[in-house]
Amino acid sequence: MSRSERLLDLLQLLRNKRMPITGPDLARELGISIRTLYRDIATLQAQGADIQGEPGLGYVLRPGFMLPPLMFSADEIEAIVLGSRWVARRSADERLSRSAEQALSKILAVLPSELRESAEATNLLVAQTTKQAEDQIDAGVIRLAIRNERKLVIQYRGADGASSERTIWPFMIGFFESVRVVVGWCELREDFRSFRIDRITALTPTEIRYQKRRAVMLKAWREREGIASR
Amino acid sequence: MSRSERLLDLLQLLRNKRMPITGPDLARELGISIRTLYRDIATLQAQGADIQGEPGLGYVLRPGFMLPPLMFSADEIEAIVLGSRWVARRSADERLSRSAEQALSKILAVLPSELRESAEATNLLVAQTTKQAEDQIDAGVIRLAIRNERKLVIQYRGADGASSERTIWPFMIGFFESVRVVVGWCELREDFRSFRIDRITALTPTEIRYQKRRAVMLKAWREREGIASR
DNA sequence: CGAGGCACTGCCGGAAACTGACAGTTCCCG
DNA sequence: CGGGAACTGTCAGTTTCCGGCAGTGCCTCG
Repeated sequence: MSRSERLLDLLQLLRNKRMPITGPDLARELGISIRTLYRDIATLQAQGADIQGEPGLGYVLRPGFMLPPLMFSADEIEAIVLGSRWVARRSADERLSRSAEQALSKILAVLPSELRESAEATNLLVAQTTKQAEDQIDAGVIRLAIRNERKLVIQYRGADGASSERTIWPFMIGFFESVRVVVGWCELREDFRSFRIDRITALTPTEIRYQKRRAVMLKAWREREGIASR
Repeated sequence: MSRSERLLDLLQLLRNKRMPITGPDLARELGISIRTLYRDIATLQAQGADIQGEPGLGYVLRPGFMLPPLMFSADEIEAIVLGSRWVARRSADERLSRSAEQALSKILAVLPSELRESAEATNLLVAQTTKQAEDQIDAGVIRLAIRNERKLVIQYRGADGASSERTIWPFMIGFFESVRVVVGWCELREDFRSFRIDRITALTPTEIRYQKRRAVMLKAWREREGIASR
């Protein structure tokens, strides 16, 4: 096995563990000596991986992912840049918007000048979404709950103005027309429901993990709604 | 210089040349032997680079670009995926739409399963754009003209229904509300003009390069319109 | 048509890098 | 305070890399 492949394997190992994992353990799994492991970790850190080691504990990889070298055509790059621009500007989720900008600048930074110009020529004139309803809650909290498969308690104001409290199992955030909605299982109705994010007036994250896997719920929901998987 | 850096340098060299460049020349520029150059090219090809060599001529890199290993946070990945989904589904430009899908599948292919699920959880429910006016021309032609800084002759139907022929210097494609427009210098009006792509009834690309640099026109237009550079 | 240039491959010896083992230091935890 | 773990330096042994050489097939140009 070549060195570069081994480095990717090391990343994979670190990513799959939430708890810190010790150097000797990693070395054993990879079939290399401890000394070499330390060198490999140093190499990864030099390449930008955010690996932290603490004596007595082990190594942890801060959330993130390293994309291996990828080949894109000019059109593909332009599509990615255009999409990221749209997210950066259009998304009302402040965190997601900032992430899009960061991703964009990382990509632009490594683009040759010729392609960078080309990418900048496909710009966005998206209307500044003034008419878009302001969210009263932090959509990032919802995204976090989805990622960790946690239940969520929300205050929701229906179309008729009546307010209700619901516990939902969120598994997806989507855009419908220009309104963002969170889709989840509603414990009150015992059915799938969509909630417009701009109508959620309060939000309480919980530590309660919901029972089904997110992917399973997504699949069931898609089948019921008759939505193609892409 | 490490081997991986050298491989990137090699790509850079190939990208900047339009004409085929011979192996000995490349080897000299990189400061390596011919034998090693052949090995490096074989490595790049194995990694997916579309390099073609012909005896008597030299090497050419088919249009494309290799992104070096990049570190993205989970949020950044999600932003990119979301944006690409939007382009794939929303864009009326068939070529761009397909490129977005291809880029998406390339990215998803290398994502660890955990992140892939997470990325799929942020889906798009974009309305299927039924009301979006059908373009009568191939927007890809416009994009190509922009990339190559070529003049374009268009038949344009104004809001009043009157048709006119214009020669424009296109430098940007944008989205305004949900209508795509091409922005360029209009030779007829001697001023910047925006043209809704769904109102362009005919399109003739030319080989005539327009005089100003695209970036310069973009800058001038932005200043006049008072649009921030992002 | 022949000569020369070039892409491409296999082989080999020397150079460079990688690897593992050992020793030693610092820090955290029980 | 002892043990475990993160680190660093050093040094042989091994692997990989690199340049040179020889050879084949293709193309272009004179």
